[in-house]
Amino acid sequence: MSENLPKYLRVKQKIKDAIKDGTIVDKLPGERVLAKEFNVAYMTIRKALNELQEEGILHKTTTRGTFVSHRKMSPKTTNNIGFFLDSGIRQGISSPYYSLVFKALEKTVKKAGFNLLLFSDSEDMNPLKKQKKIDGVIVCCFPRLEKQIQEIKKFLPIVLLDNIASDKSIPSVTINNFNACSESVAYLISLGHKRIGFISGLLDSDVCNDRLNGYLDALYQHRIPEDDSLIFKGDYSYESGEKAAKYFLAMPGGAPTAIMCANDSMAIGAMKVIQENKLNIPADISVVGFDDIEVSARIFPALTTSAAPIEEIATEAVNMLFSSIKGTIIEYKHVILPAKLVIRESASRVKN
Amino acid sequence: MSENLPKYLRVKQKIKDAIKDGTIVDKLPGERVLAKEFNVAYMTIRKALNELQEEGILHKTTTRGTFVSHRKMSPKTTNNIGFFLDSGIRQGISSPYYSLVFKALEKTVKKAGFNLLLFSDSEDMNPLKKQKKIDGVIVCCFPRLEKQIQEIKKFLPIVLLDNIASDKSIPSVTINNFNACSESVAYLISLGHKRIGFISGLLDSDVCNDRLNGYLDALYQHRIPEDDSLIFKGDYSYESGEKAAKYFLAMPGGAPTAIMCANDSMAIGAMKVIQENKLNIPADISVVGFDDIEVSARIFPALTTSAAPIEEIATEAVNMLFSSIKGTIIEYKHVILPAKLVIRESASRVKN
DNA sequence: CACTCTTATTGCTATATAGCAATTTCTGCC
DNA sequence: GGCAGAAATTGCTATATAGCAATAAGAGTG
Repeated sequence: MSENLPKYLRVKQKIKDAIKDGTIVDKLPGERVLAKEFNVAYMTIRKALNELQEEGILHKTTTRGTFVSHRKMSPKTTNNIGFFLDSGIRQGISSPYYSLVFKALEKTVKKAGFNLLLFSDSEDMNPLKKQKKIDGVIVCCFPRLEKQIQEIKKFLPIVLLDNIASDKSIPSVTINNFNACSESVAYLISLGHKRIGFISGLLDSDVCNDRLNGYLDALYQHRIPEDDSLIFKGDYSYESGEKAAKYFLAMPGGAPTAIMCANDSMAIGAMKVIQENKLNIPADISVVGFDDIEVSARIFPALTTSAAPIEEIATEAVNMLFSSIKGTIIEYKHVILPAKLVIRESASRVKN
Repeated sequence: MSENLPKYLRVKQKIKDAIKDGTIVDKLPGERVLAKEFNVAYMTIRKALNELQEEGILHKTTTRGTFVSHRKMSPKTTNNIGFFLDSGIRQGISSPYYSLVFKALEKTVKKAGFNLLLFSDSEDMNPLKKQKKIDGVIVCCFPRLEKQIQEIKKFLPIVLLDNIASDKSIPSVTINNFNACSESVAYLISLGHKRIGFISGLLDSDVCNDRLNGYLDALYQHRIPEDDSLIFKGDYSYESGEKAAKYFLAMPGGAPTAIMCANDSMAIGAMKVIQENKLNIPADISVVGFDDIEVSARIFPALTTSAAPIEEIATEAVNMLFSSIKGTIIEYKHVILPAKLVIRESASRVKN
């Protein structure tokens, strides 16, 4: 339980808590006394107190002591919220999915009188460090930035989107990728499909692995043997969807009768290749996507896909972030929302 | 000489000076080395360095070292730029076109050490008024907000995108919609098309009217009589593209052999309907779009469309805004960039 | 030449301690 | 009670030192 947090930060939190629950009201004991009380070195307690002073929670006067700053609204809030999007994410903020997320976040945040700031054009999270212009940040990134998240978390309220950090103390909002994918594949199976291809994303995140595992789970549930040659490793791009389709169409044993795609972009790419080969969707091959991006309903044939409840995701994430900003402890809170299968025209009963 | 200043402050000043006169350029020696050099304790030099870091003069990275932060920003700036997107614009920031613009703007702005703030979720520009959090704003809106722009302009640097205000003193960056559309239609004519339908956007902005006029101009240039029944008033949405296609396909005189669309979304909507009617694109009907949104190259068949030079637009707009922020007068400057016709698969020679 | 293992460097945390200057509090005297 | 002087308290500066985690650089190794 003794977290890996530096001591002074833990002390700092304890003092914050003590102020909140009224244990400390006005004047704090002297630094030397506090050090004894918390059983840390003098310089350690000083570091904690100094940071609290920086934050405007305490104020100190030499020879008089340290006091709680009783100001209602801390004038420190910038009323800005940051949105950090991993630069490794395809197309960045112009990605059809994340632009929807961004839009929903802005809407939610605006309701509370806040503005939304975008951080998507950097390799790391350094721009967030020492950032005095935001009160908190919603982060969408790959596990590779996890260490940086830990750091940011120390001084900036943070909520994760889509991926869950292995440090489970950071609050997060995700969708149930496993269930959604499993459901989609089960749907295909219910249409009589047995040879079902899967186009995965980059397998470097929970999101991707969950979707793959959902696919595998559905096969397992219906006693369809797993076949590695039916799994194509994509990278979420249209191109990889095209590549995957070419691969499937060229399979010696014949193409699968259905293809499950880990996102809509790859589904669209795959559909293009299938159609270019004069095959009919869904009559010859069924295609199912994931994300329900705007265009999916508009192409021919309209794509059957899983829709994430983006508005809900945004609402949850923003609420959690605001709680965190207000100081309410919401560590360890993880919201998992269900995605919903939207049945359109791109999947149908298998030809016999 | 031994001033009464604390040692760490004197050290701090010395470091500042060293940076100013070029003795220190980029990387500083390690903290332990510096301590020796200045003949103070390790913790003392650390205190000096930390304060300099707080002030944004230095930045430190564990295992890499301490570095001078090279940027000379006037301290008055917030280093934030706003992007106002008229809430009347379809899909807002998740619109495939504007999300590309936004992405390009962020990239450009980041290079200058600025952040980008989104204002898209409001009916008017009130959120911009009294806004102390941005140094300038790039605005994308319909003429209906022109009066508000005048007001904002009084206290905030502003650059218009896409639309030109009738008050020509406000700097703007646009593309040559007239030429681009004229060129596209000329291209269709060169493929032998004579009955060319046009799906317009909402005719309440210059952008739209220019595109329509470009279409008409090409017809005129090639002595093809104008036919009002071939002009369908859309609203930039997929749905209106679908409606338009249904309208064209049901025309008593037969459908046009080609359709020019004022944007890609309507083109995609139209294509869907055409394909649902078992017609072939481009063999039966050619379709040309406008914008070159991401998905246009990925659908089947890949859409022939006009691409706006989005990176250039962003660069121009941001540069102009920065000039304006710095006080350089750039009123009356209007940059008009050419769009480029991207020929793909959705248009071909007319059937005879 | 590529790869692995080791070593060195770096900033960060933490502890212990000492003296300073300013102020408050206590003490004793009248 | 009033007041001067001593003592205690307070936060601040400064030093010295030790170990940590992460990374970069170097040294071997195949």
